[in-house]
Amino acid sequence: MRSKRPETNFRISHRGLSSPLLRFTDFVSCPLDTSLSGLGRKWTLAIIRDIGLYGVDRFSRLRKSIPDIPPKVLATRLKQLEAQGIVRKSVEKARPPKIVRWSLTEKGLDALRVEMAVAAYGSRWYAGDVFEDGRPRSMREIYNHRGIQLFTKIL
Amino acid sequence: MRSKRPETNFRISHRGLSSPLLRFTDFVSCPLDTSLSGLGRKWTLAIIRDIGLYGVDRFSRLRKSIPDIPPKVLATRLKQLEAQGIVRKSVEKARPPKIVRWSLTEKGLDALRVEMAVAAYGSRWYAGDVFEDGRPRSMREIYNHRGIQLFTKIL
DNA sequence: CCGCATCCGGTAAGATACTG
DNA sequence: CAGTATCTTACCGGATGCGG
Repeated sequence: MRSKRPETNFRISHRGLSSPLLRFTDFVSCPLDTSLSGLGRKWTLAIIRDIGLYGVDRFSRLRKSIPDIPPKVLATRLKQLEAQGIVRKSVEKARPPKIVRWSLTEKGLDALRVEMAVAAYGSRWYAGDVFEDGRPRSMREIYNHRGIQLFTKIL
Repeated sequence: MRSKRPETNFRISHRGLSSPLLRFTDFVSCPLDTSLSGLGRKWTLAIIRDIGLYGVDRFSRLRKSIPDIPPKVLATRLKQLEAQGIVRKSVEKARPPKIVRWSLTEKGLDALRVEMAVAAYGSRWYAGDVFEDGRPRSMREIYNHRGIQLFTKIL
């Protein structure tokens, strides 16, 4: 999308903040945009979540776990994610019905950290929809120790 | 999108991991999906980034900082983000050319944390496109102390 | 000029049926 | 079971217009 920064240049200009938020200002292209080109299309994060977090590894199971996705879109996304090295498939030739299993690569597992940040945002700002009691929750309340570990490895 | 979990139920089923990643299994709806309904549309994260991180506060400046966005889409997104309480606008009536300034609300600033996770992913896996020397970088290398603080408040 | 609104063509997504 | 094929629809992208 965008490779040049605006002239205003890496500063928070409101609420009194004025120190630069980013240490490296010499991005060739924005790392947000590059990520979004791989993860930003519709249904992509839901697919990675269901494979990686819930262990849904079959095409037909994914259709059930993501009820509104059209099979064409699911097939397209899986192909794109495979090409990106985010998911990998293993085919088991059982004559008529061939069994295909999908799993996450290391890069795909890493994308789960992004998803946890997105989900944490939802738990804070859409608690009314997310939780039965409607109370916002922090990540520490949602994820157990292993989840927190996975997440903090971002740093 | 999806409000029911699949029967496989919150377990990582590959690479030997078997402990549940999520502590709360009683989501009414998935916090990832709720977040994506607000942040998932095209250009949304770029707009929030340029307002919040770069201080771009005018319609025309946003058009320059996000060169490929059509003005219609920008206007639509700003309206949607305002309705969600993520951005807010202040109109300054300077007769003929009315000046509209956009800024982030608290909810919008919180969305920057999500973006930092997305950008960190990009810095790890698309370093060849992002950095001149092509070397992947961790968040600690990209963000300064204030950025890290902002980010770790997720926990 | 600035902040949009309108129109219009293209492409991606949705619905359904079907096949190896 | 794991996807294609086909068709329709919704959204995006690009150009242009227009009132302050």
